[in-house]
Amino acid sequence: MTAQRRVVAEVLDGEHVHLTADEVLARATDRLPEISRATVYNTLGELVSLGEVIEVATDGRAKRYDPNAHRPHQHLICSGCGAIRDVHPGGDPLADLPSSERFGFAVAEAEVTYRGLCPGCATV
Amino acid sequence: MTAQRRVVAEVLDGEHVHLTADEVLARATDRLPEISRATVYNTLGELVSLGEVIEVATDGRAKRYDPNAHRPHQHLICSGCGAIRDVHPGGDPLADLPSSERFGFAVAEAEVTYRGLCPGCATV
DNA sequence: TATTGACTTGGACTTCGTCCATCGTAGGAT
DNA sequence: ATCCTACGATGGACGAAGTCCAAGTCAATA
Repeated sequence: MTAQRRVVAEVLDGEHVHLTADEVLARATDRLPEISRATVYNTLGELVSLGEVIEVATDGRAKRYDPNAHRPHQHLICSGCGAIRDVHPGGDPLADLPSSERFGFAVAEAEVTYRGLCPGCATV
Repeated sequence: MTAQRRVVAEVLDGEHVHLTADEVLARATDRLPEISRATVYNTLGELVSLGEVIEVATDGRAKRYDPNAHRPHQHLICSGCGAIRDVHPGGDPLADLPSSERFGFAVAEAEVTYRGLCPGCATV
């Protein structure tokens, strides 16, 4: 556990945190100016491998990193401003996929992305 | 409707077709050697705007283009080889999100990605 | 002290996509 | 038939996001 890794882990802390790698780098640089981009990517990759952080690919642009890995949840994204909230739907999305639609796959998880306008964007 | 656009539209035809822009370019080049990358991107963008094709961002790498836009469906992706199948779950995923979890958003759609191992990858 | 190994660094490189100035061409106007 | 015009196509430059690699740093161990 080096100073660099600690800073990356600290930056990724809290609820509804969904930072891009560049944002993580920017905030880490505030605390530890000499940290490098490669180290941020390395550390994020390790955190993802360890299951401490979830990678969220919402739009084909930069991936986002979500530290809320221990409580299963899905994401609600504003189509206007891109804001992301963690949400907890009722029911198991996996149960909705009948075996006739599984094509022999061993289906392990279901990832749901809800999209819509947030209160701020809806009124504009 | 130019020859270039027709070729792009023809390449994107069929069930379970999920090509990247580069793959579309490669197949279009087979039929019309002088077609350019920019034209492929322009045409794909128009098809998406028209609602004829759906953009699928599965992994933060290249986007894929799915011509099966008129029948609502979700995607099942093999964690091993990346193969993609269109699937039709029962039930409406939107219904699983209680209003207490909507945070005032006007939720418009739910996109579900199932992940698991396909029969080929499971046996290896 | 010298060695070792793990971690970090910066920069080059790749991939994916967008932008822009220029060119070609089809259809209408003369 | 010829010229004009406007839209679409072209290709190359550019930019964002991410990966890779050789070299440097540092701490623990022998």
